[in-house]
Amino acid sequence: MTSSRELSRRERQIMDIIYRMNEATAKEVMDAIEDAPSYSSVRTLLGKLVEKGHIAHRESGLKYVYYPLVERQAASVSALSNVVKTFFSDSTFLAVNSLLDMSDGDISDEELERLNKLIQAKKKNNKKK
Amino acid sequence: MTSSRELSRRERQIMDIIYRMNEATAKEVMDAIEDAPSYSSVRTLLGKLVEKGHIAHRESGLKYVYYPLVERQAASVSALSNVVKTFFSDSTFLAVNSLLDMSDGDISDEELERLNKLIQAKKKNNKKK
DNA sequence: AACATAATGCTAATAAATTAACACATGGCT
DNA sequence: AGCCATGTGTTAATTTATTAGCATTATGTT
Repeated sequence: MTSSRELSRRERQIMDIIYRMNEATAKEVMDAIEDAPSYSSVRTLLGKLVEKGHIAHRESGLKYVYYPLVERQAASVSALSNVVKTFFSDSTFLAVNSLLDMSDGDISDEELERLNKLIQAKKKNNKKK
Repeated sequence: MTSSRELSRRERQIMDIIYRMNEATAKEVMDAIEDAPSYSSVRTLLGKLVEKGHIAHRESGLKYVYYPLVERQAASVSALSNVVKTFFSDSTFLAVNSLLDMSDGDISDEELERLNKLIQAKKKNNKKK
């Protein structure tokens, strides 16, 4: 029960908000939830998340700012892996393919260029092995 | 409350399994869960998911096979969008970048080639607009 | 026909999640 | 000084989720 990966709906909702904002106060979290419960409830949930080891808080002036203990980076890899496993038969290729399909012009030419280069690099890397 | 997007942990766990397997019987779902509850419980959960409109079942011989009502495709787009929003500031580019980074050699040369072509096509498309 | 398997419907106990109230402390601001 | 926004800690009511038992039905299989 050290830091149970099991999050309830509200807890996940709050974690997502904190990841999106990088860090947030109780108030900010509450404001970011559409059908938010009371301030008191939000604090209770934040407290549970702290207990479970998902977040911590530091003082910033008179406010408490909560931030994730699992790095954004690590959490994103985990989230992506899960989606790839669940919906793309564990194929990174299919997932990338889908993402590119979904992106309708919100990847700039420069970014596309960078992706091309990254892919070229991967090709070389494949050959090495 | 037509088909509340709100899934509990177990419900999400079961939905993921059904998406992974495309379709599954109660037995198969149970077997796919590591810390599975009783057969009876699994059926109860499947029933709830049917009620909520997430899955349906058809008869296959004497078995009932459950399948998702929201297409795998649509569900995957939704899941990817969410991850992109939560962890990549809504930037598809950053997400693709991360996926490529994560993939350590599990994208073949042929697949890389196809991605390159897709990206080239996107570039042309960008220019058109 | 008898059996095992899988499903149905109904019921219910228990656990977890969610919400929120209450009392009180503290720093900034007017 | 007094108010307001925030924070703390504690407690608790209520709703959901989770688990599972039980009686019954139907269909292949031996």
